[in-house]
Amino acid sequence: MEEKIYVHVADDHKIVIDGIIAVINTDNDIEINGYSLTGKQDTDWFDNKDNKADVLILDITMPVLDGIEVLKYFNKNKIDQKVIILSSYDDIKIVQEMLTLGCKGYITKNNAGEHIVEAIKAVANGDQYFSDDVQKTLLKSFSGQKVPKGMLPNKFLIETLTERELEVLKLITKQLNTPEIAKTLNVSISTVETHRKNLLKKIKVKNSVGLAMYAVKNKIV
Amino acid sequence: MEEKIYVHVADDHKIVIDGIIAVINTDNDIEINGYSLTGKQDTDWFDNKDNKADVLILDITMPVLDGIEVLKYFNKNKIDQKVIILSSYDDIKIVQEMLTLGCKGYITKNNAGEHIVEAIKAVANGDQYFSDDVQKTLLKSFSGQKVPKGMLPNKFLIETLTERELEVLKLITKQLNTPEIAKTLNVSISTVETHRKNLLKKIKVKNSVGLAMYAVKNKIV
DNA sequence: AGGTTTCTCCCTGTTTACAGGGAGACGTAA
DNA sequence: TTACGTCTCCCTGTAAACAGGGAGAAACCT
Repeated sequence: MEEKIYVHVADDHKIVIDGIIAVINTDNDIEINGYSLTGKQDTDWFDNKDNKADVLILDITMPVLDGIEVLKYFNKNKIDQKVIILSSYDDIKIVQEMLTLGCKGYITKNNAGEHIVEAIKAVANGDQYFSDDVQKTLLKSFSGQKVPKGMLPNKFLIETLTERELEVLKLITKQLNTPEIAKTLNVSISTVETHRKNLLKKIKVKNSVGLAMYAVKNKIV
Repeated sequence: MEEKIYVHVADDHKIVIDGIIAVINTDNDIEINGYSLTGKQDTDWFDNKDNKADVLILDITMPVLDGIEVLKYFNKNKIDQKVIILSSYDDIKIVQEMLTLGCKGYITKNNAGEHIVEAIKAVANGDQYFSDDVQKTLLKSFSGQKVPKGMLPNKFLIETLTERELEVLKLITKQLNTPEIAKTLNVSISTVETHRKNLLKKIKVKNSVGLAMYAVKNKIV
């Protein structure tokens, strides 16, 4: 271990960043070379070609640009950045979405302290790393299913929502009804009803309340 | 400043606790004398008469017993504990509920790092402390209203929900419709519709989605 | 004893949501 | 070119939500 591992941290809560720094400083192989408080700050940081990090610790819930968008940004711009998601949630859908988007590790804030150092080392070394609770969540979702080839399925188990559907979903959570949404998006009521129908099918919920709860759970709002 | 200030921390995310400890350790007047990862752990800790803290840093979102329940526990058992809420949210309703329940300070995780030390010292000294964003939120809610006597109103600005209304609200968030709720509660559809109507009025939202969002925001579900 | 709250139930309506189907226009990837 | 996905719009219905009102029974506080 002669080479240092450089780590960038993105989390909207400064206190969390302070915690990560405090934990990481106990290890001599790893060094923090900056942090970001929003997803936008983060992508801006990586936009600068002088800035490089072996591993990015990334929170999902952030203002301006959330973790999902940051990963999408990396994919879109063909940036091969190793990312460890640090999240409060080990919801299977979120974990799988993150994996699909190419993150190399996923640890929850609950037991981040103990494992964050080994997670960083594993991912920097080209391996994957998932904290115990996340592993359990993943295994649970696999039980009864055919085991994927490599280690994890490179496919959404949830159907992905289109941009338009996401827009409609967001407006639903704002308590707009179908006519109001139609007016806002400048489309016909029929169109909005179609989107709503497709949302109900994809997300597998009964009604708009289910859609709203899904949106909250998945940090869409 | 000859006397040390002893602080207890309750947050379900160990990494947040690590962060707080890291920040507080920079100050010689304050000392952490323990932490809890759930509300239950926290009340258990204070149940032991050997355990005392000048200030409790309390997260709202915790499993087993959340911050609200912890404050209620203190009130019920006539424990005069100084509490600073450390929350991700500066929603006016939550802030006011916490104040009503007797917390002495409220800071958000966004700018906790810079202000947590002064918050602790202020509260330990018998003062109140609110971070800038929380102050703004409070002021905004007061504008246009008569200014309260002391500094803050000792009354809910939201109408309280009855037990039955809470039950209905919870079932709504579970995506049950009115007939299903009626069956579940063994009352007529008319009754459930009345409850729903009263909920919409009290909470001042347009539809069931609004009710669900309110329930989430206020940790009812 | 009178007032208040809560829970219960009913009435009359209008509006919206939900269910299921089809179908054309466009762009993109195989 | 074909096939697929996305977005758009329409049709026919039924079920549910929303809006506004009244009203009785029981429990509680003063």
